Amino acid sequence: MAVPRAAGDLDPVALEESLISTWQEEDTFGQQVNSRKDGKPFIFLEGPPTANGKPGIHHVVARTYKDLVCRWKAMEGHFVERKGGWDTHGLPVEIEVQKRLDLMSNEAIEAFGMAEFNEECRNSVWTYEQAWREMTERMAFWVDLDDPYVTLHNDYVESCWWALKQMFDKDLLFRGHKVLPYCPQTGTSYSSHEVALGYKEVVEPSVYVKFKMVDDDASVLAWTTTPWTLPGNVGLAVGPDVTYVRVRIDQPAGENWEGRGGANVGEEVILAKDLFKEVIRHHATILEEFPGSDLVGKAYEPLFPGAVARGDSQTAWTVLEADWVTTTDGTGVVHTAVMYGEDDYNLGMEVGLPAQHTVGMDGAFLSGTHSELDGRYVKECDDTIMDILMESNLLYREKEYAHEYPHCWRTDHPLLYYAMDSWFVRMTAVKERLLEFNDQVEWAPDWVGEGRFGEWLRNVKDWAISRERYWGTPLPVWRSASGEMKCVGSIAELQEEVAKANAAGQQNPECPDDVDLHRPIVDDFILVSDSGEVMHREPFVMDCWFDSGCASFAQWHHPFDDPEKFENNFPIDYICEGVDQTRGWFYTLLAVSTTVFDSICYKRCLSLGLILDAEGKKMSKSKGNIVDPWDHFNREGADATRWYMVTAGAPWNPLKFDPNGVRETYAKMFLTLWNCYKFHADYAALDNFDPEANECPVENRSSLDRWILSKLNSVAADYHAQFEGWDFHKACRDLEEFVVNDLSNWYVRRSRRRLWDEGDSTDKLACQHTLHDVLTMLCRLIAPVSPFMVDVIHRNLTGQSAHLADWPTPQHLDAELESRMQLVRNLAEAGRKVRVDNDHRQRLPCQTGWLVGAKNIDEFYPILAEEINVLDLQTENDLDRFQRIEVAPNRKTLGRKCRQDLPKVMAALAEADPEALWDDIQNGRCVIAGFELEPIDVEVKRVEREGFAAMTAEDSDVTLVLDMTVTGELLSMGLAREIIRRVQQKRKELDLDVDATIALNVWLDEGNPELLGGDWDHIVSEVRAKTAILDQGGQAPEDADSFDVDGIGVHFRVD
RNA sequence: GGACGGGUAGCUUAGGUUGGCUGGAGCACCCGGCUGAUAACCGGGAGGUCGCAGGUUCAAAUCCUGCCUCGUCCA
Repeated sequence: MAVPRAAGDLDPVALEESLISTWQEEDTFGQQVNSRKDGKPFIFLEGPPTANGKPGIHHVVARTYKDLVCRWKAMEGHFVERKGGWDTHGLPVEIEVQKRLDLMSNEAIEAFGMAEFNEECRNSVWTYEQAWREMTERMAFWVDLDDPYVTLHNDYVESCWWALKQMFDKDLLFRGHKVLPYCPQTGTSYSSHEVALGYKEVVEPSVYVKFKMVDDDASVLAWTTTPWTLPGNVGLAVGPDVTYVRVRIDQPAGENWEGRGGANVGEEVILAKDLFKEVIRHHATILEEFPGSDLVGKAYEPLFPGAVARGDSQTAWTVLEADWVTTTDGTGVVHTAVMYGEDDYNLGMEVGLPAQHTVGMDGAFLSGTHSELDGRYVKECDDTIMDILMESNLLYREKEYAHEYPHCWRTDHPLLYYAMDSWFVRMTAVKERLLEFNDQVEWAPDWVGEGRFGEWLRNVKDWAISRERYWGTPLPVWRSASGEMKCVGSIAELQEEVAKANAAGQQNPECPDDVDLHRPIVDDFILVSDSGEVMHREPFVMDCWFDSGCASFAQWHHPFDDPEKFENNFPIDYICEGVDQTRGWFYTLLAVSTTVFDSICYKRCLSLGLILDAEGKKMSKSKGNIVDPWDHFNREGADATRWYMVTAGAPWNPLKFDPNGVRETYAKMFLTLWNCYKFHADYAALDNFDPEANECPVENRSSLDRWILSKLNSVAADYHAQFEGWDFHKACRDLEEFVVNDLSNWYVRRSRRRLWDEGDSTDKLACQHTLHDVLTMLCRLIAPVSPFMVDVIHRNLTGQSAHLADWPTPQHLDAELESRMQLVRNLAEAGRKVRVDNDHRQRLPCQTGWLVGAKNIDEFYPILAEEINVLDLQTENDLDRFQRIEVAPNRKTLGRKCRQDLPKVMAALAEADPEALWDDIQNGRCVIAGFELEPIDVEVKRVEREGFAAMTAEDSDVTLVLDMTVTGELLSMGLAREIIRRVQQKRKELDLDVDATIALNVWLDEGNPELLGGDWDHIVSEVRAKTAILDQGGQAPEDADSFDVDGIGVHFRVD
C-alpha cells in the first residue's frame, strides 16, 4: 500500500484508454486467470460471433454480461478461462462473396472455381476482425482472442467430423428428403432468411380439380395454386372432424361462367360444407353431410396415370386424414404431392405414399409424366395442364389468385417447393433425453427454458443438417450408387480409406496430414466400399449451426488433442447469448451433446433480450437506427455504457437503448463516485495518509463511520445475493443508490469538516480509514460490471488492481445503527419541510428544536442540529405535548374478519376518537358492527399535532418541533452564513486555491440586522480573509457584488 | 395460425408469485432551498382510465376469461 496521489479532474475516455495500455503491459487479464489456477474452475463458453459483420451495440450488451459474470467468478476465486471463438462458415459468408463477385448462380460459382470461391470466403470472414478486436478491447471484454477457436480450422472441422461419425455409428444420421424453396435456374435451395428477401405479390391461376372416386360416381373437389404439382398428386387430405357435403349439380352453369372447367347436370361432388357456397358456381342440392373421417381410405383415380409409380404403397390415390386441414380457403380437401410441399411430404412419409419426383432439378417435367408435358419448364405448363384436365372433364373451375410468393433474390424467378436429398440427425429418437437434460439447466429467465425452449423440444423434429453449398464443414459421408455408405471421422481415417481405395485401383490425390478439409479438395477423394463399389462424397456441407453446436469440444480439438482438456471443461457452467439463439445455438449445443455424449452441455444459460432503439424499434441497418458503441466509448466511456446497459432493465427484457441514459449514468454514478474518491485522495495525499501506518480499529471510529461501513456491507450482501439470482440490474441499481445517496450525499457531505482539520486528529484518521475501506470495497463490487475507473481508484488506494483482488465478504454489519441513522436522515428531511412550510430560510438558525419520542439517537444530535440548523436540540419526553395518535385499520386482518361489512367498520373507525378507540381496543371492549377489534386489527401511529412548527419523520413516530422565534442574535448568525456562502461562491468563481487568502470588504444597507462581532470573526476565518473591513450602513462601490437577504441589500468585494 | 414475453406519468421504469393502507422512483418541466459539492443534492408542484372489456372479491396494477397492441421465435 502507498500514500494515494491526488485524483485530479476526470476524463473518462483518457482514463480508460490509458488503463487499457496498462492492462496490456502487465497482462492483467492473464494474471487474473492464472492467479486463480488452483481455484475450482468456472467454465465459460464463448458463443462465436461471425466476423464478417460490423460489431454493434447489441454485441456490447452480450459481451458485457459474459464479461461481468466471468470477472465476478474469477474474483470469487474460480479459475475462469475465456477462450475466444469465431464462426466462419455458412451462407451469409457465401452471399456476401457472391454479391461482391457477382456470382449469382451455382453455375457461376463453379465456373469461377469452387476452390477460388472458397478462398474468397475464407478471406472475407476476417473483414471485420480488427473492428471486433478493437471493440472487444475498448469495452474491456476479457477474452483470449490470440488463441481462439475458429470453425474453419482443420482441427475444428476434424472434431465436427468425429462428432458426425459418433452420430452415424449410433444410427442417428440418415439420408432423406427435405422440401425446400428451390430455384431451378441457380440450382440452389434457399434458407428462410434468403426466401424472406424475395417475396412478391403475384397473380396466378388456381384450379379446382375433380378427383373421380373409384367406388362411387362422385368426385372429390380439391384446390391448388400450383397446377404444376398435379401430376405428382398421390393423395387427398381431409380434416377428420371437418364436415363435408355431397352435392348434386342441378342446372347447367349460368352465362357469367368464366374460364375453363365445368360440370354436367347430375354430377356429384364432395367438398367441405363451409366452402360449398363459395366454390360451387352451379345450382346444386346437398344430398348428405358427413365428417371427413367417413371419406378416409376411399380410393380415387390418378389424374395423370403413369406419372408416378405405385410401388408397394397401399395408400396412394386414397383419401387421407390430416389434422392441419382447414376450411379457411380452397375446398377443405388438400391435394397432396409428396415431393412438393412440406406437409405433403410429412404426410406421405407417415402413411407410406410413393416418394417420386415428376419434376427434375432443372425445373422441367421428367419424361413419362405426360406426353404434352415431358421436358417442359413447369411454370409454363399451367395452361396445358388445365387443357388436359378439361379433356377428361376433371377441371371444375379456374380462378385468378393473388398472393405473396417467394422468388429467387438473385434471378427473380419463382421458387419451387421441392423435396431435396438431405441429411438429418434423428433428434426425435433422443427427445426424452433432451427434455431431461433441459430440466437440469438453470435458465435465466426460467420461462425461456420452460416455455420457448421446452416447447421447441417437445415438438422436436429431425435436424436437417446438410446444405447444398460450398463454404462449410463438408459432410464426411461417402456413398456408392447402390447406397453403401461410409462416414469418416478423422483425417487419419480418411488417409486410411484413401490408401485402401488406391490399393483397389483408384488414383486419388495426395492426402497429407494437413489436408484441407474443405471443398473441393475432399470431393476429389473417391473411396471404395467394403464390397468394392466406388463411393463419392455426398456433395453437401453442414448447417453452420452444427459447427457452433460442436464448440464445447471442437474448441479443444477433442478427442484428438489432450482429452483431459475437454473432460475438465465439460459440461459448461455458463453461456450467455441473445434470446434469438434459443432455437439456434442454445439448441444445437444441447442437440450435439445429447447425441454425441448423452449429456447436458451447459448448466446455466442467460438469455438476453433484444436491443431496440430509443423508440423501441429493432435496430437494423436498413432503418439506420444502429447505435455505434464508439459514440459512447468516446464520450462517456465504456464504464458508463456498461453500467447503463446493466441497470436499464433485466437482462432478458428488451433494452431500449437511450443514448441520453448513458450520459445520465455517467453524470450520476461515475462523476459522483469520482468526486467521492477525489475528496478522499486529495486530502490523503495532502496528509500523507498511509492506510497501513496508523491502524484505526473500526470499533474506535465514530458512529458515522461505523454506519457507512455497515451500510455498504449490507448493500454488498444484497448485491451478491442478487448476482446469484441473475438480478444484476437490481444489484447495480441499489449500489448506485448507495454511492449517490449514502456515500456522497450523506457520509462525504457530513465528513467534509472532519478532513479540513489541519491537525492530525484521531477523528480525521478514522474518516480517512473509513473512506479507504469503503472505496476499496466499492471498487471491487463494481469491478466486474464497469472495470475501468474502479481499477484506477483501487490501484491508487492499494497499489493493486481491483481485478486481482478478492470478492468482498460482508462484515461490520450493524442493522440497529443503520436504522437509527435512517431516522436521523428522515428527521433532517422533516426539518427542511418544517422550514419550507413555515417560510423560514434554511440559513437562518432556530434557537431550539425538540425531538419527541426519539430514542437512542443522542450521539447524532450534533449532526442533526447542524443539518437542520438548530442551536440547541433537546429531547422532549412528554409525547402528548406535540404528538397525538392515529388509528389506522389493518385491512388484511379486518378484511378476513369482517368480509362484506368492512366498509361499515372502516367508516366507524374513521369517525371514532383515536385515543378512546385505542383504549377500548387494548382493553378488549371495542366492538364495531358486531366485530370485536383486537390490537392486531389496527395500526397506531403517532403524528404531530396541528398548529405547531412540527413534522413527524417518515416511517417513524418521532416528531421534530422547531422554535420559530427570531432574535437579533439569530438574524446575525443567519446573515453571517449568507455572506459566507456568497463569498465562497465568489472564491470558486475566481478559481482560487482552497487555501488562498483574500481581502474582504462588506457593506450592509440600512435596515440590515446588526452583524455581531463573533459572527463577523466567523466570516473572516471561514473565507480565509487576511484583511477584512465591515461597513454597516455605508455606501458600497459600484463594482461590488450584491445580494438580498429578506429584501435588504448586502454588498461585498473579494480581492 | 401457434408458443413465449411486454403494454404502468411526455420518456425510462419499480411493484405483480404472497390482492389490502396514498401505485414508488429517475429524466424533462415549474417553484423554492442547499452547497468550497459535481453534469451533484434537498423540499414542493404539475403529470396516471396501471392497454381495453368482463369476472372473482369486502377490496384488483396484482388473480381468472376474452380482446386489442407491440416484439421475438416458429409455421
